Amino acid sequence: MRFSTRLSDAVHILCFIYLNPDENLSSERIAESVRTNPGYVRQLMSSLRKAELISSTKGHAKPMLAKDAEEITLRDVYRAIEGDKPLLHLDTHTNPECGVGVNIQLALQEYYDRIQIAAEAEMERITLQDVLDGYHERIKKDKR
Amino acid sequence: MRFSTRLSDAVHILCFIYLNPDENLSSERIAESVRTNPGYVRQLMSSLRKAELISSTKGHAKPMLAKDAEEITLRDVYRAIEGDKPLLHLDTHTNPECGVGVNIQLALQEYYDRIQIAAEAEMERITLQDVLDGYHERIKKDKR
DNA sequence: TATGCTGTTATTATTAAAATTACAATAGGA
DNA sequence: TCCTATTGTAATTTTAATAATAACAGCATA
Repeated sequence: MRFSTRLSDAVHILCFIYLNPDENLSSERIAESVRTNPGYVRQLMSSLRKAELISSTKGHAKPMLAKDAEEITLRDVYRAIEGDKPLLHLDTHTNPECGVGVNIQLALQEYYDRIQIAAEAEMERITLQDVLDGYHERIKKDKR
Repeated sequence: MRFSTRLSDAVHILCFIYLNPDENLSSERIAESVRTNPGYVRQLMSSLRKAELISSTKGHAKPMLAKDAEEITLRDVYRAIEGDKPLLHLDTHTNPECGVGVNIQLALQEYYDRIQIAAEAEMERITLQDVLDGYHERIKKDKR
């Protein structure tokens, strides 16, 4: 596979919705900004809707954030998009005849969980508003 | 792609070397435990050697840890294997005509860096010895 | 010297991600 | 009501990173 940019694309979509509250926001229009196709955008939006981060209705090109930007954390988005998929993956395909391999992987799980928790804790400290603030700072700098 | 299990396999190799200090440890033998092929094992070992986590010599099937197990952290292994590859990836392929996309991704970078630092900080707290301890605990439990 | 192994590179296969396609169903306007 | 634009969803295809495989020069040891 190629490495996933789904979280990045989902954040992009959320920001784009926030930044364009009035305009006609079709998946086609969003897809142009992300430079992808409308189907992919709708798939991500479907996940975001199920996680109640946005609301949208069939046939109506007016998606909206379902919460304030301060209330949406990167962890919310990560979970919405990736579900339980972790950042690091065990090799669960080691030789079962060799107890060493299996037990090392099982031992590793415990530590991977810690790393996941640390990463998600940091994600939880970052809100969509933070990303938007960073975005606005950049826009300002660009103009100078 | 499939998702990477390289870090897990590298830890497996390190533990396997630690646990079998006397035996003839060919890449073939290690590969059997990981249930993979010797070439892949040698590639990972090549990265570990370059990072000075193990020592090994051409033609001689006696790889050794180059440091104490307490001195090798998960972060060391991660860096040895993955280099600068981060856990989360920006979408660097957004529409350049749309400043929104580009700037959102650039803003995200700053926050992804934070998450990476948090994850690596936790990795740094975990040593090969910790994993080995977890492994030994499991072995004990299995026997009961 | 002969054998077995390493270190390295090149090539192929596998598979998750992303792209693409298709279509029933809904919203809103003419 | 009919028409157009769009959504929501699923199915299929393409792309590309990972892992598997193959090949071989060069070193270690018997």
